[in-house]
Amino acid sequence: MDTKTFILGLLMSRNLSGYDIKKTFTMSFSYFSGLSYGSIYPALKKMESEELITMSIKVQENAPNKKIYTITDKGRDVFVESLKKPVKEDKMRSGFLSKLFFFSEIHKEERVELARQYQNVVKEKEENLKSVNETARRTGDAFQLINYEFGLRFFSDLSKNIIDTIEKLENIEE
Amino acid sequence: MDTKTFILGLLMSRNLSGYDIKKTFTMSFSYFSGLSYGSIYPALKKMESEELITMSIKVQENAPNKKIYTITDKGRDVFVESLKKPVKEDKMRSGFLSKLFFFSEIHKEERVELARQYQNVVKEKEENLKSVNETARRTGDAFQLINYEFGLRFFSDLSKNIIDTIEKLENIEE
DNA sequence: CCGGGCATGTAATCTGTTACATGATTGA
DNA sequence: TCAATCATGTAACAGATTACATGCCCGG
Repeated sequence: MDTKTFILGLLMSRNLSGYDIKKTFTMSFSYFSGLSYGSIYPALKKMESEELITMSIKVQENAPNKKIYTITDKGRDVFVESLKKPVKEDKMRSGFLSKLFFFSEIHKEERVELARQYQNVVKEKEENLKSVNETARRTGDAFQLINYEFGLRFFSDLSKNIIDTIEKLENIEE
Repeated sequence: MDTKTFILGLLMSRNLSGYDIKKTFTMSFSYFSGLSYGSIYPALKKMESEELITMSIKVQENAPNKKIYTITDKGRDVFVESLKKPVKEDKMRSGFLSKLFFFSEIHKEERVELARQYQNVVKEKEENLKSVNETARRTGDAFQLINYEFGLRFFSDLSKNIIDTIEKLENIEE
């Protein structure tokens, strides 16, 4: 799903600023997507010019003013239509698997060390998902819950896969 | 792992042309990485100018001549050093999970349909891995075998996760 | 007083894909 | 004859990241 569609999706249920959108990305779906300000703000501007969203300024006293974006009827139509379109292939690039492929070039300790490090990276992501979404779980709808459970299981499976991989790496002598 | 490092890795054990490299990418690790000619050829040129690889022309009679690239000692050093560096986070963007998050916006049949379609996409990738690597399995070393087994299990786990997700989607009424 | 969070935004850069151009050979 | 495979390459474009710029408020 592209940036614009994703943002429209978020605006379907709530009015948000660019800053809010970034926070949502970081908190709720950093495990299957992600965006930076450098792509969010320009996207919002473009979508406004395309009349998919409208902007209004929320004056704040103890913080800078916010630009709150609201989805238009046209925007809703565009979003629902793109949601119905066939899913695109998952794009994944695994740094660890790329390295593993060439593990014959380094020593055993280094191989095991890299695998353990990967294990920790995954564990951190998993724990991040667990902690952050415990709240989002209560606020999200049925599908967001399914999404969350998909993520939990995904990481659980991945962790087991890594554990077995580490074991195999430990059983291969130099 | 970036393009240049990946290509260097391939050249560690064999001398290859840009065309060969593309084929290797398509056949052996399309499931965790991938590259197109538009990035391979420029990378080779740049690496040659950086003295990481050298080029020689292989004259062929029944096919166009090939530019065969060979890794230099400097290239080997650079590759091994980057292999030892910490693994980077997996970058994954799941089109399906992005959609699932917003499934409240579409009808039940459409939701199930999209999930089934995702299931097929994954199944195709899995079968591609199974068929293609049955040969690469015999030719690859111990680590490439581990890599392969990691991939098989990854897809097997993912498929089960999808099956359960579909079941959940079927049990949610409009 | 300083660091961090709030809040918006741009410019440079990077990385990669797609589409195109070229042209020979081979098999159906 | 027509499509596919071999083989190299470029230009245009797309999509995103990073670093920077700005500036106020709040808590320690």
